[in-house]
Formats: sequence, C-alpha cells, structure tokens
Amino acid sequence: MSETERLEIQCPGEEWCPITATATLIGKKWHPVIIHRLLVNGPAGFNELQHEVDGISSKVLSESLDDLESKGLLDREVIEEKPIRVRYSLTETGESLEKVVLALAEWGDEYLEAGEPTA
Amino acid sequence: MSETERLEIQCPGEEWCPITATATLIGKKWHPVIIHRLLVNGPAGFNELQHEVDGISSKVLSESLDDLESKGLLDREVIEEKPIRVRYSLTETGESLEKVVLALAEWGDEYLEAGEPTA
DNA sequence: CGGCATCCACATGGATACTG
DNA sequence: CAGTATCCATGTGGATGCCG
Repeated sequence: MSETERLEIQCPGEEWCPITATATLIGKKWHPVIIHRLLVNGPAGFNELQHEVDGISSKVLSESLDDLESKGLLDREVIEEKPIRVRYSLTETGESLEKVVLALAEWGDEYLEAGEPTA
Repeated sequence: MSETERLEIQCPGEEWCPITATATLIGKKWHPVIIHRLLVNGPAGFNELQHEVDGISSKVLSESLDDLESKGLLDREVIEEKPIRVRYSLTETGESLEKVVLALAEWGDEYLEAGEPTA
C-alpha cells in the first residue's frame, strides 16, 4: 500500500526517464506558471487566470488548461449561474508539484534577472 | 556583496516572472536531462552524452549544448589530441540547477510511470 | 463570462548524409 | 571523435473574431 496514483507517460527515447517524463508533462510554456498561480492563490476562474498569467492569450490558456486537465493535474468545475462560471483547481497530483514549481521559482529568483528587450 | 551572478533573460509577458524565466532557460526538451547527466556523471564528451541521453540526435544534442553554453550553464573545453576530444562540464550556475533538476527527477519517480506507446 | 474557430508565422526537432 | 548540412513534418502559440 501507500501506492501513489501514477500517471502513465511516454518518453522520447527507449528507456524510461523520470526527468524527460516530468518535463514532457509540465514542460509546456505556460504550465508551470499556471500551476504556480493555482498553488499560491487557490482555485480560479478563466479570466482570473488570464489576468494573473501575464501575456497569455485566451486560446493558449484554454489549450493549456485542457492539457493539464486531461493529464489529471487539475479539475474543472462548471458552476451553472448567469453568467456561467468555471473554477479550476489543482488535483492532489497537481498539488504534489509544489516542490518542482517552487524549485523553479527559487532558482529564477536567485540566478536570473530581467533583461532588456534587445534594447 | 554576496552578489550572485545573474543571467539576464526576457519573459514572455510584461512583468518579470522567475518561473517562466527559468522555464525559458532550461525548458527545452533535452536540457534538463543533459544537465542531470552532467550533474550525476560529471564532465563528458559529445558521444558519451549522446549515448547517455537516450533518443537524442547529434544535431539536436549539438544545438542544445550550444544553447546551454551561450547561456552560461556549461563550459566547452576542446582538447587538441588525435582524435580531437571535447569536454562538457557544468559552470557554477549550471551546477546550481541541481535542486531544480532533482525536483523534476524525484517527482517523476514518484508520480509517473512508463506508458505503452499507444498500445 | 468562458471559451472555440480560423489563420498563420515561427520554433522544434527527427532522419539522413557528409566532413575536418 | 565531434560535429555540420539539408530537408522536412510537426508543434507551439500569437492575432483576431465569433458564440452560448
């Protein structure tokens, strides 16, 4: 017991590699930020997320959310009101990514800084 | 003082975001694995890396190494022998990614498993 | 509010072959 | 050994507009 629920995923090569597997799962451009926002601020609606994730388009946000949901990292709850509302929240597996995402954030804070846009 | 050397990098959006910044830096398909191999096994030559990174082509490995070098995450040392040898090793900044890469590896080990290829 | 449809430009990377 | 050259399929995501 203490069996963790595991997601199945393929690796690019022949051998199983947990790093490329994880990178394949959450390595899309906006996935880590989306997960981070949900970790830090809790469940959110679509527009809320779009404003919190700076620079993302609705199309890409939509695709990212679909992808994350299909992989079991987040839940999508539709609230039938007028106007309609949707709440995105992390699943347990999604929340388990906290260490990974915080590692990204901490490293970025320590070793990176904003560069001028080709200035 | 205790100033850490920081790399400059741009974010997709307007605001600076350490997560997307880090993801932009090491978020390429093979970067985390390459860094991991160098962390675990130490400096390596080109072919050595190509055999250790399962599934990568020489073209893509070459491009990845160029990219990582240009970003200051690894060093490239040419050893003039016959036949010529090259040693790739992590810079200090590259080594500082240990936590990030290990977080990816650990999470993958715990929450993922190999899936059959569309079986 | 919470999307989806369309169009399109550019990046990524696999296969293969060749070179100093 | 350590790459480069070429070609090409696919992926990724930005812009814009429309819909329930």
